[in-house]
Amino acid sequence: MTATTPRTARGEQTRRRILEAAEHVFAELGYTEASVSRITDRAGVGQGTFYLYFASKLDLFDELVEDLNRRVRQAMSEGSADATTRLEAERAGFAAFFRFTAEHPALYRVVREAEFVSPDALRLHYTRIVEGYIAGLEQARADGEIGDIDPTVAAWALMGIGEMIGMRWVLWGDSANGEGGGDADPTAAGTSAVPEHVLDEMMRFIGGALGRPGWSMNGEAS
Amino acid sequence: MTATTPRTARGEQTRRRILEAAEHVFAELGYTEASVSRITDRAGVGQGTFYLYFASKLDLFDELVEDLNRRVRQAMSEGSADATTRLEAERAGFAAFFRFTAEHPALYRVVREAEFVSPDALRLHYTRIVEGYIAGLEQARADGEIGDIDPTVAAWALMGIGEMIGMRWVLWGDSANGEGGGDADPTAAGTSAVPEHVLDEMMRFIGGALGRPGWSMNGEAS
Amino acid sequence: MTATTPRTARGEQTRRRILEAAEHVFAELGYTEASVSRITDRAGVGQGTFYLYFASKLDLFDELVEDLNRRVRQAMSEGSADATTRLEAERAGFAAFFRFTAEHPALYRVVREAEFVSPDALRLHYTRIVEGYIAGLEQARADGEIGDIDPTVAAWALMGIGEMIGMRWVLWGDSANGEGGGDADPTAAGTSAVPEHVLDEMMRFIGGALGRPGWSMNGEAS
Amino acid sequence: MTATTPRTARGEQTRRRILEAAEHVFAELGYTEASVSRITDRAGVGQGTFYLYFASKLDLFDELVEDLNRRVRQAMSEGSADATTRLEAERAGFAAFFRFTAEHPALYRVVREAEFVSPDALRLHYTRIVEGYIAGLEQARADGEIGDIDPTVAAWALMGIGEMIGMRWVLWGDSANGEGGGDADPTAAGTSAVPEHVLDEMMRFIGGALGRPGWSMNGEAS
DNA sequence: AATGAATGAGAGTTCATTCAT
DNA sequence: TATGAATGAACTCTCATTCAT
Repeated sequence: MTATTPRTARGEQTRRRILEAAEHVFAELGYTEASVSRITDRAGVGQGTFYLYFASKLDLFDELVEDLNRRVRQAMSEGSADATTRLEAERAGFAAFFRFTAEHPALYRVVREAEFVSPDALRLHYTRIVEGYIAGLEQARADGEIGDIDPTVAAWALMGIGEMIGMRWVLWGDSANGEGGGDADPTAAGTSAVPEHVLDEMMRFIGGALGRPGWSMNGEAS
Repeated sequence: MTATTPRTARGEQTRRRILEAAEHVFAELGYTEASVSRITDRAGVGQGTFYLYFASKLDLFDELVEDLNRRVRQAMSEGSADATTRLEAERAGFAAFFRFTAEHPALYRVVREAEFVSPDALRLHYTRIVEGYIAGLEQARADGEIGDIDPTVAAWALMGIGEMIGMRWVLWGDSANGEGGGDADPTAAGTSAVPEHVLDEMMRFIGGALGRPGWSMNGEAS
Repeated sequence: MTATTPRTARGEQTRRRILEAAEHVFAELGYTEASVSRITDRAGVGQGTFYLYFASKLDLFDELVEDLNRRVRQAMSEGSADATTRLEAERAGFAAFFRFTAEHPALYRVVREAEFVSPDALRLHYTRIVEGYIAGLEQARADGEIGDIDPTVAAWALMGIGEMIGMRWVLWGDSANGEGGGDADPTAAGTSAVPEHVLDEMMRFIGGALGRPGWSMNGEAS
Repeated sequence: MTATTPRTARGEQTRRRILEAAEHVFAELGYTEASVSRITDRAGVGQGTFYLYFASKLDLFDELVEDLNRRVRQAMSEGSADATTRLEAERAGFAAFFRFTAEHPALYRVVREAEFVSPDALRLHYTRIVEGYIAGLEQARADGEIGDIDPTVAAWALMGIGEMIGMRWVLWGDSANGEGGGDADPTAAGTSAVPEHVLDEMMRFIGGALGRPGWSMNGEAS
């Protein structure tokens, strides 16, 4: 009935254990199939303990989405911090996103199911990421780095590309077709978790879309 | 376990009634929250009747995804039948897709949840649509209509764009932000169910991505 | 609502088909697990047809027990018809009983479950067989063939021996232990469906019980 | 699926209450007709509580058979502990068995239905009892107390006799025919729960079968 | 702070039986 | 005579949540 914020270090630790267990269980089973008892089992705490820190299963869900959202955005901005061009930044950001996806499949799976569980959490999640894109695109446009596109539409399009390519090549893996050539450890820092040539092609696609003449297809100069 | 194919016209009609009710209930509540009894209530049949025609709730789900997939692909190919260029075809196809989404929100909502319900159905759904894109792109490339892009990566990117734009502007609607300017009846034939300028911008994005100089950004002539 | 007696030859045939199917399905699954639809499926008739000939599933059960009871008693009396002594008759009767059990496992399985389904049918079944034993024992006692035993108690004891030995060696088979030596075809006429030495030992047991000096154990004459 | 062993005294008590209620409900209705809700109603606990301690209705069944089997064997061996001859032991054992049957009719009814519910439990039940008989018979034969019979066959025969006599005179009671003469309280210690003369006749039968001349029929002295 | 015990609402599914054709 | 369609009651089982300790 009353989820409290932990008052002691021990309590804080217990709370974190539950949150971590939840990430794994949700990633494995999805929100619906994941039961509170499974989460507490994995966390190694009693079932009643759960309600000491979370008001409900849904509350936990919202917190988890919030948490993952914060972390994926941080990973993306850290990943693209050293980039000098917009396209470089985009590439680095996507690579970080794919790496995060590989490490935290819960992000995908939980978010995809979220529409029926917590629509607001879902919208907030996407919107926040898109806002980052928009800011970057507006800056790039002001700098004359990209063409005269609508940043909002482009941002949602980029979001969609990232989600679908991520689903196809990170979650499903190469086993889904005969492409082969997957990197050995998709979570290793500096790699992208999707085959290099897929990332290449994806960036050519995006480069053309964003209107950098140097990236357009037929070789004619701008 | 004892699902049979209807042997009489009456049976066939009942089966269709259930399928239609299911589409609505799934669209409203998602797979998990939708209960068999809710579906049969809406269909106006007894609960036991359900199991005359479907082996399980999951079986119904698979049939529904299959059905919607067939229909959305047909709508897309019919929508783009009269196009003379690849870009025209792409635009018409997306417009048809958005229209279908507006008319059948179940497609979206059910598919997004499918990952935990019936992963195979999910993959098959996306893969089939993507295959259509790939075929079109390969043809366009052979005809010199588009640049030298990887059709597979591009197809998945296009799929992602359509899904995300559709979610943002068709499912969420304009209420999601202050853009305004929504068409009166998003399902009316000939309209696209997303604001016209969003479709325009989206096609500029895609045109650039696919590498037609005439569509590239910086104002240089084709 | 109204089970009718068949009026045509075709109807009679349908009825028999259902009864035969029921015997097999009951033998395989028992009364509770056997469903009417499974029986009609096996019989190759529609589900509604069932109620043309049987008032209910329970009615069918009673008829089947009655039918099997009639047949097993006939098999036993036919089997022992040529016997010249009571013990010979007993042995031949048991052999026939075991053979019938091997051919019609439904007898056992259905009867064992009958206590909760149709107690009267169960009692009638056992009582009728026991009555046969009693009559034979009384005759034998009058003829001085056996000792001065209580025919009723002895008859129930014999019934129990037959049932348990049948269950152990006919239904469970030799696989239940390492005895081996099972006859090749337990249903072949003239064989007993239980290993010969088991029948031998069983008859030695019964012979002693019934008090025929020649059959008693320690070899001392009467 | 999540059945646990109680960790507190309160839990242990609840578990026992369910087990006891189950014995009564099973005895009254048999396995199939007995529903979990009827059992929990009788136990005075919620339906969900059942699954705290038993994985399924079948699991409970197996535990109950196991429990009854252990107790009936203990009753039999306690009952025959003071016997000085094999026949005395046999008689005391049967009397204990009948008494147990009168007190715990569930044993019979549940076991008879078990063939379709839990065949392994059924076999185990009979086999364990039979093993006790075999051990006793082998000892008696070694001691020269009984004739040269096959202990295995004899043991199963004895099992059958006990089961059938018990069914006829304990479960059905004297009402089944006009014999009369039933003991006042069939569960009173020291009585046998079947009419004395039935036990007498049954033991004469068995005595003859096992081959002690003193027990054979025709009146010759031992 | 922590937890095992307890619960009842609700889920999916089966099935004997009735009925219109 | 024959049948497929239809049904609703009843079943077993799950689970988020509350509570006493």
